[in-house]
Amino acid sequence: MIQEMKKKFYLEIKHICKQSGARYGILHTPHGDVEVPMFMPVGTLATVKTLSVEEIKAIGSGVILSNTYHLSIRPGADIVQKAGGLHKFMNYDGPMLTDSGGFQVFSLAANRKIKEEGVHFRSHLNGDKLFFSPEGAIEIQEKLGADIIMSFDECVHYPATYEYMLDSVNRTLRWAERGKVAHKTEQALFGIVQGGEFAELRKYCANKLVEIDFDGYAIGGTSIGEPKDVCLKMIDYAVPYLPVDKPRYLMGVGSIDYILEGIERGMDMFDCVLPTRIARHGALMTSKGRLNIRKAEYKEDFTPLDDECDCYTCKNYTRAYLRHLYVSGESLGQRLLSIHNLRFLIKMVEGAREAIKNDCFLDYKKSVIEKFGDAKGF
RNA sequence: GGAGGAGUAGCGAAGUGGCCAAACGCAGCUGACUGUAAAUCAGUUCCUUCGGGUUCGGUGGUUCAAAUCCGCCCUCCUCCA
Repeated sequence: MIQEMKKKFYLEIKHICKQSGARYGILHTPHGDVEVPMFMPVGTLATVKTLSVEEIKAIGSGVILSNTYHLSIRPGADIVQKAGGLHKFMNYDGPMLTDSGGFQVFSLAANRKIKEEGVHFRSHLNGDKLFFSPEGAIEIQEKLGADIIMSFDECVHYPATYEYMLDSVNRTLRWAERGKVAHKTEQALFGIVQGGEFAELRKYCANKLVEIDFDGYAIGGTSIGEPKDVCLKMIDYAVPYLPVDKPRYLMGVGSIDYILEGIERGMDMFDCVLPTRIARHGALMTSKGRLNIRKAEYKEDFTPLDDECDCYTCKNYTRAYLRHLYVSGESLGQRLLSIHNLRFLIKMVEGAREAIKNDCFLDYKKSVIEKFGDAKGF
């Protein structure tokens, strides 16, 4: 029976790129099958900021994220549950993933205390005392009802000492075990590999998580300000110990080059706020590099953002109009720019999948990066 | 023709003897943003060989010192005729 239920969620590897070793596959979920590698837009508060569900779907996204910490504070997990779960609450019928709140241990570090039993937070909204335990994070995520839920971990600040990281990894492992024991539903549960830049800790953490046995494995503690080579090492140190037949998720990675590096290293899933956040700040990813729509040079530029892009924005609007909307503070501007950046990244990953199928991923990676130029940031 | 008011950096607008190369806002420009406390944040916008040099409608004064005080001129606004 349990086998039967688990079958709703599994990864089917279809092809391994002969040139690179990158994987192409189908991730089967209760809300549909999606291809990997994939980029997953982040919708922290049960909304990918500024976008309607129709727009999210039109972009071609596979899975979208939401967040345990934030939703549990507002509107509250019970309300989402009463609504019939996240999918119904936000009217999205595609696969979803909720992060456990482990990232908030990092991003809201000023307002929290880490203990063995869990993490005590002060609400960033009103100062309320909050407590997140590994069991509690699972329980909340079960109420939210995403297809994939995450172990509660500590996303450790970079750089950290070996001693701190060792303690933290052991705690994260105990939390992973506790979360696994508490987990009651058929939602897929992923473990998160921590260990910072230390090879033996990444290996240790990965091996222990695999012993506990999860439905998928994430690499965490990445994209938090470490140099690029360190991030790549973090992946390299963990991947060899992850099972081939389970999905691998590189957390928080969303720049073009990092995604491609991750795919090359055998990662399947990526998420990041970068495309949506920078879009709201007027920065666009285009096939020719980074573009800042604020610039006066676009005032009378009646061409699309990116003439190689097939997104709704590029098909229908000009730079001059988008600049006008952005500069005027019109919300449509943020929306159209978010649509573009997400579509750009998702299309970039679509191209990666095709390249993997054709055993030429390394060529693809090289051509994308060369075309994008070495515009800083991505 | 008479009475009153106003002219400050690209624009708006503070400042009304020294701490003023001149607040602040806008506009412009440049960065940043990576499991979202983010429609946010940081820097920058007279010239410069970085020592300094030239600014506050124009001009001439007063003063150790003027965007700030005084004379004249120019321009604009309001009201009266």
